[in-house]
Amino acid sequence: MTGTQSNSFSLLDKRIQQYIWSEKWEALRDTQELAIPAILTGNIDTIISAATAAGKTEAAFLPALSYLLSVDPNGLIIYIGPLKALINDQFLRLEKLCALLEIPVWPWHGDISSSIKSKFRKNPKGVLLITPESLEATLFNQGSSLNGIFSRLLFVIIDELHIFIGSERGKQLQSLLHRIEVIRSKRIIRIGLSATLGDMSLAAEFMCPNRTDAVAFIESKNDTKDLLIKVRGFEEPAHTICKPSSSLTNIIEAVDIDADVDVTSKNTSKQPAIAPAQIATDLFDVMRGSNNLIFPNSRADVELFTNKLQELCEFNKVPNEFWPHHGNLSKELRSETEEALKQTEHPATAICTSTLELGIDIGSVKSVAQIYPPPSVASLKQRLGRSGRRDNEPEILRGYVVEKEFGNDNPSLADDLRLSTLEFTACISLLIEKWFEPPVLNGLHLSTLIQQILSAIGQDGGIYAGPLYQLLCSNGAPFSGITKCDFLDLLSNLGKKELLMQDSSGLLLHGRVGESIVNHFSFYAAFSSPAEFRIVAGGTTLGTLPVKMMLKKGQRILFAGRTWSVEDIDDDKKVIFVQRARGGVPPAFIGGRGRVHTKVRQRMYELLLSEDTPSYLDNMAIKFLVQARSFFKKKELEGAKFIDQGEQVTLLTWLGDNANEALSCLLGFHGISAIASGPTIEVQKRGSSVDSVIKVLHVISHSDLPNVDLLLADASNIEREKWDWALSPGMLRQSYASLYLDLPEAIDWATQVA
DNA sequence: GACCTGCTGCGGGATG
Repeated sequence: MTGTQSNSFSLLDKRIQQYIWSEKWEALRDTQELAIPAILTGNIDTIISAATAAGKTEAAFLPALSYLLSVDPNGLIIYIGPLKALINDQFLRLEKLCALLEIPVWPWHGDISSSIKSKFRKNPKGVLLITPESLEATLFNQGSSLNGIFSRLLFVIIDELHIFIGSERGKQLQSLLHRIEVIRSKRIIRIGLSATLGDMSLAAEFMCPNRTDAVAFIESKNDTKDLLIKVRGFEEPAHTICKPSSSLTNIIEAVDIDADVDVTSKNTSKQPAIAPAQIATDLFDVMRGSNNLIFPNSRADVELFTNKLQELCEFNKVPNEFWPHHGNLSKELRSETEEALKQTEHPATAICTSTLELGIDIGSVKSVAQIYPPPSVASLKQRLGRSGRRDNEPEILRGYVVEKEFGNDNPSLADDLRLSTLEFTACISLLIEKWFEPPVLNGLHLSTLIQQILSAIGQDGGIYAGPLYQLLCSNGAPFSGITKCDFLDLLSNLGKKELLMQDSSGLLLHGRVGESIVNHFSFYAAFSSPAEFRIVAGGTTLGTLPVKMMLKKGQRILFAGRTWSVEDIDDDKKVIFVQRARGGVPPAFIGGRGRVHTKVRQRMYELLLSEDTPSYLDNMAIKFLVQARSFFKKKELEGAKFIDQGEQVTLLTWLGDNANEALSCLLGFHGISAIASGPTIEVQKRGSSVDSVIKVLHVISHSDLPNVDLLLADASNIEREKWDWALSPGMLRQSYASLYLDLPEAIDWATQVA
């Protein structure tokens, strides 16, 4: 490469240019060309978006390091990554270049020894690679020396920006960045790296609230890949237990366990589902011989399919090629699977949850299987991005849907309308159009506000209410929607819960409960994890299991793809002792589905109206689609808003879960008992008629919006985030509503109908 | 309500 071919190249520090020559790069990537001049100005926030990891990190670091060398060789760049594994990867990538430039690189997360951390604190310069949680710990514990640590901070680089948008952890990150700027009394330039973002302005709003107009957007133009799709349908006989709608039944039946037989077959009228076995057989045939990822949607199903696929290998006397990967498996078992994927001598396929959806390097993957509809279009896109990573290789998606055979028993509307097939097809058609769910930016995340209050008190050794409000809730601060009145209400509630106390001058300090919370390292994470049992076999920990159901000695469970029998349970130490056994049921993970977006539901409806048959459906899947359409036609459901079913009325809204839940709340507020159910709302008539429901919808569409306190007055079980338990009932309702209720969409529907 | 992510600094004692 020469300077004449690339203007951007010549702008870089000479030593970095030499490094690029010595690495024999043929050319800078398009994102790098564009990012270099923007970042080198040293005063523009930048978002770099490209599909794969190809060169995004370099697009940020080459100019950032050049800038550092020219402006302040003792300056500091902070890189924030969501995963420890990612920080380790980036450390290896940066080490060589930075050694050449004589710039130190500091990896910093929970597994890094404290001697490295204290060395950095003594000489805070170079590149710091850190997690949000470790950054939180630094702010909390190093209050008096923070000015020194951040005094020469030049850039903050945020990797996998899209992972943070719209979550508790993202709110925490915004707050940390804001607190650092307050310490420095100056703007810190932010650089975000991300997979393709649907709406760049939302990402900018997240990364730089209140100063979005100055953000430079850099999007790769080389992101298009060929996409091959096949969706296979499987029909579950009427007399068997059908996934996924009956997963809860499975779990409840799995509780009674003294018998030796597989408990799911104890019920004489129901046989275990046969579709999973058929799907496993198909996967065994098409996946063997190459590297692939298989995504069922739950940890229980990861165990189920791993078990079936490993049995098939055994039965056919071939070496095992199938490995499980999910968040409850121990680090050792997970890295075993990761190693199997990375090595190139033997083919390997992982059956996994979203653990392998994130950006850890697992080598190249030929195809991705999705069993049952994906949780969202965004997650389907992310999963698919793991295949075809080499140039000229297509992305390959193999989908599997299961529908119940029409039998004698009363089928539900969901069965008749073949909702699984419709939802999966809708997701694929939106994926092809490059649409995916936008992140929700308006969540209040008041749970995280509590954490940040406790952390700010720790940082300063106590703080008065006024400056605290100024820090966290004023204009441009991360919780700027909170009024002074709400804030005081929150503080007084935190006092009642003994999270806070005030000294005689009014200074806010940690209360008795607050003290014990902040003194445990679990304080630093903004999100919570459920209590879990360790599973131990012969002295080796296999992993952890969130046990919410009763467990008994002698029970069989599936874990890490194998069957175990429970030998002993230590409730105090939270340990389950097991040994190998044969036959078993999936572990009792409780689960439903994620939340479906309105756009997906409307595409499902459009699919019912259309007569096109997508070419990627196999004959069985086409049969499901034809059945759904003929039922839709026979029942004259086009344009229908209500189905009168005797005791209840079904409202056919075809809206997303947030809108349906909001409409249910509104109906409840007006005295009508309603519950959101998939694309519909079930209304109990209780003697009234469809007309009276329409009247209420009319009232809803013509009234002012009732406040959230009244709407959620009867709602229980709405605590979702880590410190939600410490919110007053009113603030808890506000926080919940901001995340899970779409009132405008609900009212819009009521207006159309009434 | 799918799934996932993450987590201190110190002081004492042993060792080189």
